Amino acid sequence: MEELFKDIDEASKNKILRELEAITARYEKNQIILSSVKNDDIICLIQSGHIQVIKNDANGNHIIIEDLYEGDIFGSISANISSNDFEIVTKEDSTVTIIELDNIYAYNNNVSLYNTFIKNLIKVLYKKVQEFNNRIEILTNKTIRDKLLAYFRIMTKNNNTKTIYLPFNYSDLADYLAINRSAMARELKILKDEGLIETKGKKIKLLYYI
Amino acid sequence: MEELFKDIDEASKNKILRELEAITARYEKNQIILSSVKNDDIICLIQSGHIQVIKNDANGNHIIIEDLYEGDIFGSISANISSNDFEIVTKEDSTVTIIELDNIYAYNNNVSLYNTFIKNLIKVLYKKVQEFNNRIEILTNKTIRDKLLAYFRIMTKNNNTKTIYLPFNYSDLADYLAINRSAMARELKILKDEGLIETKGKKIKLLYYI
DNA sequence: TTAAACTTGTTGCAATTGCAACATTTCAAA
DNA sequence: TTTGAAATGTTGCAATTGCAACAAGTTTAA
Repeated sequence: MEELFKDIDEASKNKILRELEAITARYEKNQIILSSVKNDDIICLIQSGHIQVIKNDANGNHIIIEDLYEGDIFGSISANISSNDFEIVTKEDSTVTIIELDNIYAYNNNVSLYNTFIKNLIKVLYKKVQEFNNRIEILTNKTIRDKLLAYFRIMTKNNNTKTIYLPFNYSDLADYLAINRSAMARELKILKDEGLIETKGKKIKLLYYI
Repeated sequence: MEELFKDIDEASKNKILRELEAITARYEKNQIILSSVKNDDIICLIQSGHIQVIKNDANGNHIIIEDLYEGDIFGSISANISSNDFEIVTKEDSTVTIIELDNIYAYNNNVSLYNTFIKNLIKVLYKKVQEFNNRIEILTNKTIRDKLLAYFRIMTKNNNTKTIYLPFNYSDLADYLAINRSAMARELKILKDEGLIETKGKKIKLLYYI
């Protein structure tokens, strides 16, 4: 689950975090934690909970930039764009560990433990790039239909199944795809009427060849 | 410029690339090089030239996913989405070095040279995540106007200037923002008429407070 | 249990955008 | 320098989407 400390036992993990001067904080549900996140280059690791990075724009749009769970990371990444209101919000009680990148760079202890950590970090960052790439692939579609189909495709790509369990509700899905909720509902109805999908709550079954 | 080998001299760079079994290839201008890129986890480093990652969809849309120059990296990242036509195209004669991530992970030579390389890699990946985040920030805007303004904001964020030199032509800019070219031209005209911007070729001057 | 809050479904209408077509300008190769 | 190709500008029209408003269903907390 927690890829950043894969193959590292609990004691060693704590040792590394101590040596990197990592700070761990707990936040209650529905708290805005942006203020805690400094503007330096940092990596925030979610030890537990559920967190969203949100963009609120001048038109009242509420966009989900990232939807994050245990083991996921986020950074100063999302917090440095001043003109829009970015928020990092806990959706559940959450624990976050903040590591400054400079401390990682400065670390010059060549133990194999550290090597494991650093390789894990590369894997995590690489995975993040891939996820963002998927996100871009979805968002670059021009129509709502194509955004939905791209989202379905990516959600089923890894697991070899034609059934998707939405990780959030339909309102949030619209925010995630950066489209209007009711326009999305309209398009989902069309997809159902055409026999391309079936839905039951947050379960979506694809009836077409993928 | 080339951050992946920052603080590493030419001889050491070649040594690392040899030990990682990296493959370097040259491509002429306007060549599609996707076929060369295997589906494994790889990092492709652009040693020289200009390369674009392109998505062509069923509706004939031509989207620029990434616009890359010397020192930039790309990966298997963009090549593993089967339903759409992804292309990696050289816009100029280019040299690309391909490194397999597994070879990086397997490397267990704890020399300081390798540590420098691995830390550079983390920086490069972190920067890539930030760039993709900017991209997502632009694409999640609903209107063409807001996409343009977000693009302008990000283009001026680092350099403290109100003048932007477009890195590509207006047709490509539309492809990059995933919007229709003529609709974009229409909106740019409105921005000009409102006195918010001035353009002269690929130079755009912002006349509003940023 | 009940009421309030939130989520989902639906629809008409207005605003935005995509698309196509064509004119004009700029660029690049012969 | 010439000429064809590519890029840019412009516009009407159709399609898509956003928005608002409201009904119906579901969840949450008192």
